[in-house]
Amino acid sequence: MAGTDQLSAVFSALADPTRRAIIAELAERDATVTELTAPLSISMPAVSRHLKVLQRAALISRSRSGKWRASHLEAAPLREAADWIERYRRFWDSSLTRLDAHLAAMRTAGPAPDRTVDDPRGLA
Amino acid sequence: MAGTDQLSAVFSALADPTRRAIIAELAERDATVTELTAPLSISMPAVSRHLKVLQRAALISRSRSGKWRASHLEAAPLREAADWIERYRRFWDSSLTRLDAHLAAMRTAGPAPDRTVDDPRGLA
DNA sequence: CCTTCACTTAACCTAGCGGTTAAGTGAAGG
DNA sequence: CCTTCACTTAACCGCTAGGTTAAGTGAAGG
Repeated sequence: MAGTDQLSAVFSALADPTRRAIIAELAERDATVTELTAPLSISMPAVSRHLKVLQRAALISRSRSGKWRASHLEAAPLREAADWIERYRRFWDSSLTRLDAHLAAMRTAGPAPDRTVDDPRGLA
Repeated sequence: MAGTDQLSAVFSALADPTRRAIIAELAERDATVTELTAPLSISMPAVSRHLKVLQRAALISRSRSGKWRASHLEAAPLREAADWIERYRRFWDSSLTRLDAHLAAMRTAGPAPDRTVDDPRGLA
């Protein structure tokens, strides 16, 4: 899963299209494993393990009612993921491109550091 | 990487904290492999491969200038990732919770489907 | 009860990740 | 030239992911 931190777990969970499909489904309504398996063309054990991954990332909760186990979307962790990505919005949002260019210019401004062949970016 | 689609590649790339750190660094300024390696306490080959992953996800571009290879953040793919997550904002954004509850009620409304022990969620 | 249903767990597979060290490449420079 | 610098590629490692089939679990029900 790469890191063991929350954010890594969430991004890792989202990296699988099957799990994204499960999330999309659970956004509509809670569902049992059988219901989730039906449209997925993989075995129920496979789905069961995807659910475990989503649960470890705290993206779903599960409840038992008789022989059925329903999965319920818990989207709170998505907020952290969204927040992380949002920090870079200025890099793709065209309405902020001008500002970004300005800020980049600000960063590059100042004493105009010496740039040599050995130090092409003036970091020395 | 789970899927080979663009979105999976991006989320997969973001799932590693080292790669997120690299992105954070490149958001400040373009950087060479050596510069990126310095604060990371892993070997340069390891960083080199992280960069390849980021490049496959189209999150960075690379240019050559003499013996230096600079990496440059290309955040466009982050937009897709952000857009995907945004679809679920109503599940965590409290200002939308009331609306969400309303929509859920709408979905559940109607002929009030029969619910039996065999069909606890009235899907039959 | 014994079976069926709805799962979960186990065992196994192949493929890929992330790290290492060591060897290869290609431009710069004394 | 030959070396050094800044990487990249190769070979190898242990670990995890995602799939399978088969066996286990536990509540419902004739």
